[in-house]
Amino acid sequence: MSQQSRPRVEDRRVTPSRMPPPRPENTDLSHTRPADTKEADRDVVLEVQGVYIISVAARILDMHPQTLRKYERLGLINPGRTIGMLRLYSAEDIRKVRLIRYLSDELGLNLAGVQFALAAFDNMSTIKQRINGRLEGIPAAQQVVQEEMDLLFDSLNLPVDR
Amino acid sequence: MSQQSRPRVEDRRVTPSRMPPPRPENTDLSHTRPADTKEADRDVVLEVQGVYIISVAARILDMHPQTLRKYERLGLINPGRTIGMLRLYSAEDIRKVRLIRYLSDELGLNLAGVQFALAAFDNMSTIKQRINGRLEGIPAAQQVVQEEMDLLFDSLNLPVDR
DNA sequence: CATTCTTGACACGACTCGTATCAGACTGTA
DNA sequence: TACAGTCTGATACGAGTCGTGTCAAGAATG
Repeated sequence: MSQQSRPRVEDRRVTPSRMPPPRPENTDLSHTRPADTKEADRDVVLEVQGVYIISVAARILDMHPQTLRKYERLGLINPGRTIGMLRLYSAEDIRKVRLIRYLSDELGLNLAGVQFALAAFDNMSTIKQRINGRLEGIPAAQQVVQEEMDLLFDSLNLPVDR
Repeated sequence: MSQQSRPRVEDRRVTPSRMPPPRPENTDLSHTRPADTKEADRDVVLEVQGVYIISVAARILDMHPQTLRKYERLGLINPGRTIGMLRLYSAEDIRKVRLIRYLSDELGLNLAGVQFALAAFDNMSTIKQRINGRLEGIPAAQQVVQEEMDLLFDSLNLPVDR
């Protein structure tokens, strides 16, 4: 029989730089504010705690700079930039790269899978917060949701970090 | 590592007993293959809706039987078995394979990513039900969770099916 | 000014994935 | 009982993916 040549994916070359699959991405529940920036004090924009250019970030992570650039090209991370366009990796960015590396190295996901997983995490976090907000007046219910959603996160076997 | 001397077994005609395939009886089936043959004769027992042997399932899905076997080996699917160890694919199995194919072909996940995604779906479904159960007495909260969890599922861009 | 960054392109080795093929075992019918 | 037909696991292979490395030419940094 042999129904060979099923149109394996590769005809979806839509973007010049070969993105994985065209991530639907219409689903962005996030305007999730990580709220990590300890605003106030500190001498301003440039010296915020831990911000590294790519060479330093690569050294910290023990990864190749090209790998970090590729991650960015694929939309997995989105480091800030100097006025002169140099990438600036925050502690949050570093953490995210570590998560990516875990998903890739330990769980064996390809980058499309990483993309999917990251989106799923974000959406889960968002939903959890939304539920919590909407259950403001029902602490008992909040408690339940809190517990169960934590369980859900645990079930994903993520490194303790993010 | 690929093209080494292939063992070219050309003359093992009469090698006797081979290890019989491992374990049976996982699934209690009192019926046999439904769609394989013309089936015009006997009014087939069982109200079991569609159960197909691998060749039929492969034809339905337009996929190679080996691909289905590989999916099973990786734990992505778990079709039932006849007493004689033949795989039996239910409608549910078929649906799951379609989901796998979507994740693979459309989203570009590799099989590790598919595994991860499937587990995540399962866990999300489970948690949703658990929450719902624990909020039995608080319909308002149930409603909230229902809505938000549906939103979460939607955000994953799955085909309408599963 | 010398460094170090930027982008883009291309190449490599190792790995993944769907599929092809094999020998042997099983099933149902003639 | 003999015989197709299809099953089984094992193995192989082409094509694709991924991280990494290197190159060039130019811009930003200090």
